[in-house]
Amino acid sequence: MNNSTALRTLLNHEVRSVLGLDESLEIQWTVPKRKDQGDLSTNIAMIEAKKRGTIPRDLASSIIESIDWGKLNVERAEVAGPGFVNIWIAPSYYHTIVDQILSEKGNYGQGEAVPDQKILVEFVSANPTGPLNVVSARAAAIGDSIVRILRKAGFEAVSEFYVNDAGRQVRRLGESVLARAKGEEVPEDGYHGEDVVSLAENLFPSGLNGSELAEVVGEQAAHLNVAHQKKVLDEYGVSFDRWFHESELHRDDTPKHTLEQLSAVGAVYEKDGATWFKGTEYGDVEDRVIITQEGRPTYLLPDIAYHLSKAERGATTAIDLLGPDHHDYVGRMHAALNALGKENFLEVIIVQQVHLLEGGEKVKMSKRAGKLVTLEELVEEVGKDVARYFFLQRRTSSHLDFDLDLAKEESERNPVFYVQYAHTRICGILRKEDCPDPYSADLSTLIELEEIELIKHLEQFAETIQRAAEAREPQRLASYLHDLATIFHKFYSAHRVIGVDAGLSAARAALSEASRIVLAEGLNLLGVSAPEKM
RNA sequence: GCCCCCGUAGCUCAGUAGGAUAGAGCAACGGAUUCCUAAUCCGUAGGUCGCGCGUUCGAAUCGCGCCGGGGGUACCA
Repeated sequence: MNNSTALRTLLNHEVRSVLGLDESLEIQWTVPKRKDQGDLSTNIAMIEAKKRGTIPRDLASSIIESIDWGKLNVERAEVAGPGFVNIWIAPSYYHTIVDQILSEKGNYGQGEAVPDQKILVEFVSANPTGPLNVVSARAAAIGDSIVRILRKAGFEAVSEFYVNDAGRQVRRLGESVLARAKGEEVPEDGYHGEDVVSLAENLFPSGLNGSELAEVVGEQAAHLNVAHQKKVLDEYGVSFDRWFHESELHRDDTPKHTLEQLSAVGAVYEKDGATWFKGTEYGDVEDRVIITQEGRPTYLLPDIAYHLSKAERGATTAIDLLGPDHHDYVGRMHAALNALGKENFLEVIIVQQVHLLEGGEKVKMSKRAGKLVTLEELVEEVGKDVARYFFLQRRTSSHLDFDLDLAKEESERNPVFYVQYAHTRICGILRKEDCPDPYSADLSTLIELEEIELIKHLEQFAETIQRAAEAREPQRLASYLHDLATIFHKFYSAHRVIGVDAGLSAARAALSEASRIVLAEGLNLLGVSAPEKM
């Protein structure tokens, strides 16, 4: 248990005994926005007063009068506003936070292991028919960061990329490649990108012999595409625990078993020569075809099979990050899982669109014409750190304007550098010859406003991780780190670490080192580097 | 038509387990560096949190109804 949690446990114990509450009732302690509202505040008196029909401020007063605050490290407690209980905590408590960070280092903020659960996060899962686009880039940054944050929060989490290597699009890819190899027009419903030209060149360096089959060529091309996607993602700092191929399902006839399971619960019927899933009985807006008139399964059936396989492989929760063009998919997959008794198994996060801006104008992209900005190009243009940070600053569900000009600018205008610079700055201090050893400092001299403010923010790290993990929202961590950088920069401007009294100097070096540890770990959770020099 | 997302400062957006006087970056203006990297800091200015009603001691946050913008609505994946 960390010191922050320990303090709250003690506070809660006292408050519960005063109010006669049992242990199951949550008591909220929040850090007020304003300094004159104390270091921590609780609204428990307002909530309990309502239940009891008493006056909130009176109840708050009785809480304050009944607790021996001194033994809790609380210097002052008062009633405020409509009935808040605000408390001021002694600096000595904050010093223990710095101690804790220095002893735990990168492990600081690690949540306790959550038992009996495993979260499988599936993201990107782009078709093997071409390069990764900017929405995939966004999904990759977010998905990878969610996995890292979940693990930090104590959850067991694994990442997975689903490769649709068995659908008709692979054949279409093969046809497109063959057309390019022959120097013919690519079919209307084929793939028109430049990448298909190089696929043709790679697969047929000395031309065609006329016996090539579109299916086979498609498989070969898809294989090359997947290998390339993997390489690009790797350079982007995103690796998957597993690349799950749709063909694996077909090899084991899994979709057939899934159909039998659906039949067994009475969720399918025949109509117009096709087999339908009764989505409407399980929450979807319409029924869906799962076997076509030609007897071919639609994508839905293997997808259901794939989601069942996630559960069979031990996942207790599946999180899917889907692109904006797939959101009508959500209802049918939930319905299918409901039908099979897997309610609440799947969580879907829609990764919204990305608009690239250059010179204030939207960069025109067209999939049909093969004019796409790829993940690879984006990383070449702006670098991995900038790309990932830009994606992680914003809510996943918001449309994102990605300002390429700002992203390319290596200046103070670029927010990524602001956070990285705080880390670099600390490294600069700690690297100095006359910098004292941060690990043997007496911290009791840390009493300045900017010092305590900094520690208070460091204290919030674990809670930020928990919230970001539970909400699946990495942007909360990005915001936190930006604030931490600001607070550190303020501390730096107000006080000197080196060149003051030796004891104080060591204490400030310790505080700087603690800040560095949290910045480095936080950036790591975003997949952004924490440079020692810039 | 139906479904999903968004609407907060001039621009891009945070803020959503309901909390007290709504924040940041950029853009504008004015300051700070004999000293640990000024990729920084301080200050000024900038708001009917799309609109209305409701729930609540308390709403940017929850509910309902509108308005505006974007996306999706295949026996493709």
